[in-house]
Amino acid sequence: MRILIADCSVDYEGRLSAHLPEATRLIMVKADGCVAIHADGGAYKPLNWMNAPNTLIEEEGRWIVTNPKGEQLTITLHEVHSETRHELGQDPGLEKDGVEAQLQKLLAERVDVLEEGLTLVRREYPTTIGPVDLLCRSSDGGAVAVEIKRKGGIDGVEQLTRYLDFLRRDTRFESVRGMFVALDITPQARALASDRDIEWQEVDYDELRGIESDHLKLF
Amino acid sequence: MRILIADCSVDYEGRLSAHLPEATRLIMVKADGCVAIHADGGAYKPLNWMNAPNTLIEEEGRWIVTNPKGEQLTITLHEVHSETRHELGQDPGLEKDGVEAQLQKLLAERVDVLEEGLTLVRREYPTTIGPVDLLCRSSDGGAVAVEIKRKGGIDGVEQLTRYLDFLRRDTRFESVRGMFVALDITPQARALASDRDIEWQEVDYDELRGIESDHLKLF
DNA sequence: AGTTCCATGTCGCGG
DNA sequence: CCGCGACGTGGAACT
Repeated sequence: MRILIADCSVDYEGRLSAHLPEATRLIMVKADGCVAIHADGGAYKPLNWMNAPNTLIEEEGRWIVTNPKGEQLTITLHEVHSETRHELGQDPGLEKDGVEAQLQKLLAERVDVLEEGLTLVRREYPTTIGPVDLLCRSSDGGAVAVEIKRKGGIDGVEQLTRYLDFLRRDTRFESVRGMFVALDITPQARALASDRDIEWQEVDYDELRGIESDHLKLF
Repeated sequence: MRILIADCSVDYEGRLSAHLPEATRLIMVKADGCVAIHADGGAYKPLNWMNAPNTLIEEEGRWIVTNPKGEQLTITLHEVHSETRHELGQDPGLEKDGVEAQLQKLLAERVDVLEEGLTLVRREYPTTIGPVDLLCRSSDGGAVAVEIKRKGGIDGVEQLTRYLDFLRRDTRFESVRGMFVALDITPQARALASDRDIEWQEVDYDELRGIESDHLKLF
């Protein structure tokens, strides 16, 4: 990601025509090429923007952003106050609706629901390519990486496979099993998981919540 | 404006529950107090945000943003890579020409697109209950009142009907036809218009823009 | 303040 | 790729 603080004026020609007079603003260029121009207020919506995909041509004191639909954003840079670049990497993404996060939380508290004798090592165990939802230890001492999804599709199995690749290179672990857990798992995902010796398991959300509240009542 | 680049995890509790696992992200705090958390891709919309007004409490390694509606955003800062502040000042704001206004303008310049031989009398022709978008004259000399909408619904037909009532009481007009024009017209609006002998017509915005630019090229 | 409608809406899902 | 609906829609105009 690239961040500029600059005095600039902006023109947009596309679905409508718009113009921004000269002022100091923040210009954000993301890794996917999208551009956003922010003022120091007014919620999260930028004053002007161009979504990916688009091409950015940098001339002296002028940026021209064009997209395949023929929309064009022209940024005239009068003075650049600062310019920085940062490597952010891929984002694991938002867990929405609370369902996935809630599910992860519930299961983290009761991993033995998934397998007798299973204990939690860490939630969101970090790897170089992102955090594993749950890292556990089975009763025989082996590690178990658990990937949790609301809807279990092929992509989830692929994700868990990548984590397993990395975890298995870590010499601290004797062995690492993979477990794919979701409210619903598609037949394709089941087949792929089985083929890769990844266990899969469907869980019932209401039942889990019930187990949790029973658990709370007991103690 | 304050810009942080940091490894963080985020929890939002409010209109829904959402969670962001740990990753490197940009955190933007604007002068009005609104907060936005951006990944390095995915258009201009942040992963998570809190609009002004809200209060920001900074603890060690944890920010808690609360708004009067009781929504809460918790940012756990695992590692801050960079933090900068910039004075941007007040923004003069965006000058734009919106779609509906643009549509009216385009059609005003080329009313013959709607009907052969049609000529413009006036844009925003005033009546006691409000201005008619376009008042035109057809090749046979009769008046034509045009109502333009982006999305043509029943309410638009009702509006045009009221204008026609008033225009038809005006003795200066022999006769007044009504024409309802929109990018899309709902089936209900079409039926109502037809029932009241109001012509309706869907127009294509891009095509109109095309006609306009062709027109400009010719002269 | 509540309501309705527009938006360079954005975004995700299904066909 | 495209149509359709939901959105923490946001925002403005109007009642």
